[in-house]
Amino acid sequence: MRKKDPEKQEAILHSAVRIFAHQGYHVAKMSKIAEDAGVAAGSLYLYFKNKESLLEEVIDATWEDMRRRYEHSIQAEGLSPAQKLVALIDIVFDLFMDDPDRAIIFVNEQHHLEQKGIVDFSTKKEMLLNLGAQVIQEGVSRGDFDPHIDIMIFKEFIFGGLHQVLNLWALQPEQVDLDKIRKALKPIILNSIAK
Amino acid sequence: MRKKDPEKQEAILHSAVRIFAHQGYHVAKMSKIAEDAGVAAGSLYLYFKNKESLLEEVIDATWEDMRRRYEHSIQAEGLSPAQKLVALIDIVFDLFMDDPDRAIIFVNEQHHLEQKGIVDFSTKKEMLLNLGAQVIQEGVSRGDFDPHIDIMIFKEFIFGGLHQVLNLWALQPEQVDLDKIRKALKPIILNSIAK
DNA sequence: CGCTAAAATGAACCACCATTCATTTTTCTC
DNA sequence: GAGAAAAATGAATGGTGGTTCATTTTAGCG
Repeated sequence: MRKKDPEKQEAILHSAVRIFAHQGYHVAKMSKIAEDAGVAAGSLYLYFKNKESLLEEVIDATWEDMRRRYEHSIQAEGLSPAQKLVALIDIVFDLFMDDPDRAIIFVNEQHHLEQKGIVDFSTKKEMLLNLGAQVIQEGVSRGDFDPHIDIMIFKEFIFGGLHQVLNLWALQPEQVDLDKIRKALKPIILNSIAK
Repeated sequence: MRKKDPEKQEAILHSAVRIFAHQGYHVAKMSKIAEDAGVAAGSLYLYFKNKESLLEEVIDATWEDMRRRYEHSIQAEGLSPAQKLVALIDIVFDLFMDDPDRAIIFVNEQHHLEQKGIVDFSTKKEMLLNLGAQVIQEGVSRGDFDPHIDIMIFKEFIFGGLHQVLNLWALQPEQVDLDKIRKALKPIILNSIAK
């Protein structure tokens, strides 16, 4: 009577993360993931239902990670809206810093699951974006931020900008120090919303 | 002795644009493109070498369009750096306004060709981004823009932000007026770089 | 009007890849 | 140590979809 090997499951996930991040979901081959993990192709299906489940596992875990980071950072007392905005930015940077491959998959590949109607991340996304909206609204109320700002557009714009810059960095993380980028972007973002 | 029908070629391109934009390159099926264009699947290969050539045709045409728009707008005399920056933003907005599907393909799908080493758009991208860099450098020199700005990071950030917002708009163009978004974004961008 | 050559067709072909499964190996329990 | 059951294997299977091609149709030319 054998038991599944947790280390083997981790190896498969680790290989999947690397290959999904570098090649994209569609181009990534199950046979390559198996090879990279050092298991037979058939073994993948002992630990994961199918290719999509593999991707879902990675993304769900990152949503959970994201949620925990938010809880720890934004709830801190005594922060001004600008400091909260900076804290939100730091969450995204830290996500990329800690695991660039997972972060890349998180921002680039989850639409594959959504497109097939397998999962619906909109609730999670809404919650996350609402948090950002609250911060901006608070800043506007206190007179720290420009009251004419369109919060919806601003959120998407900042998200897209961070996405683009961090994506480029993740492709060649050794080229530019992430903290340098972080320092360069914070004033740009704070300026853009300043009153 | 028959001749190829230019209208048929346009129909195929038109269908390809719509389907590539809405489903993405990988998920898009040649059989669906043929069906949508009202031709047999085999006919596609009379007008285009293969699936990749179809995509390349769309993107090349959009690069050409982009180049022409740049020539017409940025070369205008008497513009301040801020006005030039605004003109660059307008080019991107106009591209999406005029043909959302083509614009979406242009920003989302060209990495498929690059990934396979079929084409190299880096020269074109460099030229485009250098133009933006020149505008920012001019603004810094004149004291209009923040001298501490990291031009490279700023460019990517703005591109990514515009990309994200315009992508969302293109998915549901009837939901929000594009000019409203344009008006909302311009001050955000100009503020972000202001001295 | 006849002939030629190219367009057009759409099923067949072929390659690819996710997933399955018959068989072997291994581990856990008694 | 034997037996049972699950892991593990990796080639086979089946499905998908890009591309080809044998045949038919059509249009352009003389």
